[in-house]
Amino acid sequence: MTVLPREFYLQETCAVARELLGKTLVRQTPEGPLAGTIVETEAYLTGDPASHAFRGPTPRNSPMFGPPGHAYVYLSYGVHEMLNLVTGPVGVGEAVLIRAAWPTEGLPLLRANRRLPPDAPAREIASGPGKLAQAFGITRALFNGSDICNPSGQLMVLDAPPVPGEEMVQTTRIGITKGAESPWRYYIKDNPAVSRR
DNA sequence: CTCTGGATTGAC
DNA sequence: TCAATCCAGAGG
Repeated sequence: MTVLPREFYLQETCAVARELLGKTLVRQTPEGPLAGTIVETEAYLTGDPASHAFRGPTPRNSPMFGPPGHAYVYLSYGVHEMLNLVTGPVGVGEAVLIRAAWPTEGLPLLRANRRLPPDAPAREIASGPGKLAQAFGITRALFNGSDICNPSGQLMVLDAPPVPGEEMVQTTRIGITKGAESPWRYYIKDNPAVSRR
């Protein structure tokens, strides 16, 4: 499998969010590889009041305005790290939040990172953005602003066959107050790792 | 400088 | 239903 090229992230942000479904998130760690199938995403667009980039560039959101194919990682509620993939050309502040993944490789280490028991079901490992970042060991210190198109890097997304349209669902985003009506959340129908509340 | 409010989660 | 726990960003 090949690493998704930078051009992939230059498509319209909603298209990127949709097409990321089914692709493979890979984290190389000193203890071995971690991987999972992306099953849930959200798009954050220009002019979107829910986006960190809504009021223009700031120190925190600067990766969103940088080149596509880089990570934007931030701390939510003072507790959880969130992984976004930057889309669009330099100067455009858009990104896709990776909300959930179905673990496929390195399950013992993923569980250990999450402090789950060794027999915890796979669906509990990365069924939410904070859980996903914790499971994959993704932190601001390690990955904010880092290039995710480098095949020899520690974080990347591998190409995979597209998910059939009838297996995709598009709905409103989760956990936001502003821009709550916009249907920019995408997930794979019936996948147990999709977040819920 | 102070203050407010989250793109969440897990415990109560 | 609520606290945990941090800090960006707005307003003075």
